[in-house]
Amino acid sequence: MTIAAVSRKYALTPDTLRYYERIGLLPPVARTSSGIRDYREDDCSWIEFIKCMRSAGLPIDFLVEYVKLFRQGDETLAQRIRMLKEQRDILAGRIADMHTSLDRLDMKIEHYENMMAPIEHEPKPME
Amino acid sequence: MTIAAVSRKYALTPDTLRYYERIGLLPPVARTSSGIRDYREDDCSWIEFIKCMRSAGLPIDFLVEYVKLFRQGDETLAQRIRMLKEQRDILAGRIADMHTSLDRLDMKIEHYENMMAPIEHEPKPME
DNA sequence: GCTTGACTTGGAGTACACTCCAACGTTTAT
DNA sequence: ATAAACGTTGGAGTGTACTCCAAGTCAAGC
Repeated sequence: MTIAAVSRKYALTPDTLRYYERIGLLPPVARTSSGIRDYREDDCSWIEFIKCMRSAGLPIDFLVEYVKLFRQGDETLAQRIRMLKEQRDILAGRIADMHTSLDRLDMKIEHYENMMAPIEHEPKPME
Repeated sequence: MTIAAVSRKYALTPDTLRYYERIGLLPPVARTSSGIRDYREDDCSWIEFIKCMRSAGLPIDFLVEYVKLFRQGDETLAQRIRMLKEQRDILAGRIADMHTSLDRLDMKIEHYENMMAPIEHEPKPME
């Protein structure tokens, strides 16, 4: 799979894909004999995982470290679990905070709509 | 209330408070005769609201526009409601996405813990 | 065999959101 | 009344995460 194809598939620019690989956010991708990246299944799985985690706001440092440990093999498993759990809790906390903000936004909207009501009051049909 | 007091109260640096005011994320704050900011109740409400919305990831542009419209008075109410609803939906979507990521993280953790289990298996007392 | 278009690299540039600083004025405690 | 602490401004600097670019390589179609 060429970089262009992967780019389309995951809506990440080729520049971003190369950038991610450069900083170690993705493991090095296999190359053709002439040096062109040839993305495999595994690479795609990583990209999807990384994209998902990045969109959730997990820090790049963490993910770089995670990728590094993963590539070191099974003896890093316990450490990776600890790291994942830590990030899981942080993420859960952020979701909770965002929910608080959402509720507040909803309250504000409701409040404003009540203010509007007397003006744009269109009597609804009884049924 | 001085800028230092507000800074402590909301855990925003004085620099950030001045920056927010400069870009219009906060309405201009009243000053003493010698030009020193004197934050009032209203200012604090704004700061708290803005802090909450920023922490939820609402864009600064949006909030600047919102503050601007608010200061223009009631004739902008309908527009503000539309804007709030739009942001509400975007936020709800982001929360949903983050929940997907959270679930995925949980699955990964569970999967890894199952891999660990045979190794660190400590037989639990029957009760 | 030559153009066209996709790929490569290293490095520079950009956008966002602060964050820091110098140079100066004001307030407060001794 | 003077030092220390806090406030002001405009502007420069920082960190993050890309994003763009020049200069060059490579493969495919005509």
